[in-house]
Amino acid sequence: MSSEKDEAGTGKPPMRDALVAAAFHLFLERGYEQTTVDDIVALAGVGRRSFFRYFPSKEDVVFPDHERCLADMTAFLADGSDDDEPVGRVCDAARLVLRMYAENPTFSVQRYRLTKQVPGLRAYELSVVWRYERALAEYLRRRFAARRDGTLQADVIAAAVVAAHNNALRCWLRSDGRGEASTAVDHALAYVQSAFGGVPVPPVAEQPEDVVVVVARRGAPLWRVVQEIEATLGRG
Amino acid sequence: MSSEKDEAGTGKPPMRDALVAAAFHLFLERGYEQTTVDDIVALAGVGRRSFFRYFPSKEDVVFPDHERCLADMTAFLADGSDDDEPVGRVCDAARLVLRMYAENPTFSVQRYRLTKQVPGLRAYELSVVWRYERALAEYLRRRFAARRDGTLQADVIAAAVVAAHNNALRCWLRSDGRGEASTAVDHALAYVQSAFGGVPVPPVAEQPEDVVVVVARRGAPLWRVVQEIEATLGRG
DNA sequence: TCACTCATGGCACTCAGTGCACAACTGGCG
DNA sequence: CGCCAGTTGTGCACTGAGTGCCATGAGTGA
Repeated sequence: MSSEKDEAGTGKPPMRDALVAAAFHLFLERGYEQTTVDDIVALAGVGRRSFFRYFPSKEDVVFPDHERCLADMTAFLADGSDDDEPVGRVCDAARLVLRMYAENPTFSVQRYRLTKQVPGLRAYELSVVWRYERALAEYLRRRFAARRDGTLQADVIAAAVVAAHNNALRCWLRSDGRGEASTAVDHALAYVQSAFGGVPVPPVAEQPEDVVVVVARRGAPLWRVVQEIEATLGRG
Repeated sequence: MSSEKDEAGTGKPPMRDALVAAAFHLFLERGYEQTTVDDIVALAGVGRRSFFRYFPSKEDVVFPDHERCLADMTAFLADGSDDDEPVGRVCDAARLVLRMYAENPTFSVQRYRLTKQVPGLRAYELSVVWRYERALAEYLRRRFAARRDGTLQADVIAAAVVAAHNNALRCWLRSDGRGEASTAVDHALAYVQSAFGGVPVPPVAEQPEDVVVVVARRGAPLWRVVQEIEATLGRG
């Protein structure tokens, strides 16, 4: 409730909410593509031109709060100190997105059903998710600046975190928002942290020593182990 | 002239190529958004209606070969046997995409510059990449069906593979297609495999007997280290 | 020659999105 | 009170993507 107040210069016009409500009413009733912007503004009782004053496109009305959430995430990542563990930090950042979804379960579920069956909305959602992923990756790139392959690791870990988050989120959305979303996300993110949070190459690469330790799993293809050793030994 | 026979519904009329050529000529000359479909068909000397017969949207003309590549990838994944290692298989599948880019370096670089500065094209590219990622994830889901958290691992690994591939690909594209693209991609994919390499459950502590630890002195000859690992892994 | 198919193209239409100008309301300021 | 900004909502005309429908013309087989 109190979270819907205005902030940072963005006033809270009731018109915006009215447009979102009218849009979703029609989208759920007759489908997204069968609803024109004229239909929405007619139901909301406002002029057509006003719609595009609040939403740059018809798709934006489906994701009215992602812009704010993205700003929250970037602020959260900018606030962190250099002491906290990078992978854990981006996992916490991902939890911010989950919280936004969990704040309005019914709305989130409705939107999920909508985006699932409208290709155009799925494409739009991808661009939204991509911006989250870029925010995480940029943060990790800064933190990994000293590492060899820092940007690669940053991109991969950011993608893995987003994928894990989305996997758990969609699982929760598919269950109509029942149950606790955070536990599934915690589990998913723990998997990512177990894969990247541990001790692969970075510690060795950061402080070269006389001894190289390689941990390999039984069954892992030999050539891949060799590749890793080659990279660790400095590649020549 | 040559064997331009239709295969699986994907015909190759010269008109399609003419439209792509005309489109890119104009896109590079005056920009994507400053070029209308009418401009393209006028330059190609064909009717406007024919454009949309070959390309469902204006954006599709920028990615004329991804549909075929996606089909190749799904076929490649469907062909594999149950013996090959799943993560290695999806890495090889990703290399198919790289090969498509590397086949036409100049075209790929031009398209990269275009998509980098046109938001609409970036969004479209995301939807393309998403379909590749889904193909990989679906394959891994099948292979991981028996695992606990199989779908989670499948989604995360697919995302990591795609991110690693794209990181290396973009690095190559930024260098104007100079150098060998495959080495950068191999290196990036090796990183992903080192994090996820064929292991059922990530936590190492649960199955310590499956882990092999090798300690080597820096400067030790590589072949000697490999010999040691080979022996320890039991003829990998 | 006829019938049939198929690729092409012309035409009109819907609808998203934009630029521009105008009206209504607001809050000073003389 | 009249005058003057600034903001917000609206109406209108326009561009351009994408679609449905139908005409045309070339090729093919009988």
